[in-house]
Amino acid sequence: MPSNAEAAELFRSIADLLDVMGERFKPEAYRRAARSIDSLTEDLATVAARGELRSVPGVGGAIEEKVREYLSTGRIHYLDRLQKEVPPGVAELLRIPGLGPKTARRFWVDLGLEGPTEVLAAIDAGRLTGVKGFGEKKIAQIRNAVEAARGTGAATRLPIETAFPIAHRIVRALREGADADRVEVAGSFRRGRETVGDLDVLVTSRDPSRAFEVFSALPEVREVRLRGSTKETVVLTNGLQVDLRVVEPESFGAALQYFTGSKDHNVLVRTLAKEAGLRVNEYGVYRGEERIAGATEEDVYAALGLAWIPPELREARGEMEAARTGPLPPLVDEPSLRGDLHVHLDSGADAGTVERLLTEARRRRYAYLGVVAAGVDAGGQPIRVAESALERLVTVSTAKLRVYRWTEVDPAEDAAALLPSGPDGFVLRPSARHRAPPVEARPPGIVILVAHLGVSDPSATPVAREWLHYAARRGAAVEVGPGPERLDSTWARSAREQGVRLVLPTGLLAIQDDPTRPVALAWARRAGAIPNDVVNAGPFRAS
DNA sequence: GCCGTTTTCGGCCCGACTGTTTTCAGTCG
Repeated sequence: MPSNAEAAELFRSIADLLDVMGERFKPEAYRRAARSIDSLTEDLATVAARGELRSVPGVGGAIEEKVREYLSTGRIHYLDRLQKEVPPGVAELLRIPGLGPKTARRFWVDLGLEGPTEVLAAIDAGRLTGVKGFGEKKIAQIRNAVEAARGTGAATRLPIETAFPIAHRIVRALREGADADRVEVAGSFRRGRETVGDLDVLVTSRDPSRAFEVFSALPEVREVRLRGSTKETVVLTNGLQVDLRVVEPESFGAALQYFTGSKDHNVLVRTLAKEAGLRVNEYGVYRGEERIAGATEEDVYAALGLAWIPPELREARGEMEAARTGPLPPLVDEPSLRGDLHVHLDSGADAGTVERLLTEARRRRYAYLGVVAAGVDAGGQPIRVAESALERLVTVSTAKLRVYRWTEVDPAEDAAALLPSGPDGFVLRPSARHRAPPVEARPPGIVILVAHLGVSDPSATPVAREWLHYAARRGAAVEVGPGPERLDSTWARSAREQGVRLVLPTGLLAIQDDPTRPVALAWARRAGAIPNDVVNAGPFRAS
């Protein structure tokens, strides 16, 4: 069965092969189309059926045709042809860090080396020694890279929730130890993408060498890969690459804008600047030699006639056009969260747990809590609830902090449980077993959240789509956030497009550096959600 | 191969770092 992910992968393969063939601009065109296809919220087949493939950014006539061919036959002839011309090992060379298309092509065309194994053999045989462009260091570097790539395979991206505590430890260390005034993690981390390939850390510091020292000395650092006067690259023990850049305060906004990306967004920014006779780089916005902006991101965007664009929206999906006409609608943010509607008090919860929960809820000025007080878990077993903790929580329910009781149900197993019997609402826990939601089971006037909707397994996708439709018809909300059982930003965007409201977990009982709340917020923001789109970002009343 | 509120043709972001170079090419982000 065709999938968007597979189509994108095929176009990336085409791009790699064209790279090796020495094409200049086509590879980037295919990659851009692949990125667009990856971020679609609909199936390509659906878009194709409406005849709207050309409206996907980066898809023109030639790629549209290839998409149609893929959808009807599962293959792309053009790719088959390229694969016959380029040996598979040559494309493999491209994926080795430090080896690019030029080197891969030289190995293949000039030296007849058709893959990593042959390259290693050639190095061992001394065949590269004395070849123009290959000095001693370069050869050693290639050998190391090829050998390292053998063990690990393709570079993997880390889930943002895994990178989150690491990023925060780095930021703290730099703030405290390096005399750094401003410290920000830019890149896809700042855009709140689901996964990050590396971390880009920007600092301003009166003492750059001190910043590099502190950075290199972090306990997680496995090796320092390169160090210049403004930039240092290290690799952590878990394989994550982290770049630290020291920038001048008057350029901080420009650098932050530049390194936050995305690539496609920045291309649009630079193109717009060019049209206005300006130049943008990581140091600022320039008219001729004169810097007219750079200290803050707001200045940079303003100099181009744009409203500031939240990082989560910088994906070249129409945000530039929106920012031209005025300020963007304020996205949901931390202060707009007014409560948590999906709290679990597991069997270990005690009076201390309740106190921590209440203290944190009051500190954040939350107005309500929805606590799961009964129900069944994914295995159909009754959920174990700490009764005394629950009682304690319900008794402190006041007008200022209202506590609601929820029943969590697996709707297929227990449709009868959906009849009203005291609780204030239901948390649905759809299991992968049902092909369709229980359309008629929802009693009127009862609040429903669709949570625990696992979509990490691609085979669950059709089920999840049905649940979104269900939510759209029934006015239910869906839970967005990190973890295998919540929806990511692409799903959140899909939900919004169908008029489905979101509910965000807030990590009330979380420990330091917990990613739950910030990541859930980032994903809702990537979906363009304003407070009105989020159930727990406003007043709430169970009916 | 894509794209257009200066373009349907002629562009396509731009600077740091590294290594191998007598002034630059390749890679990366």
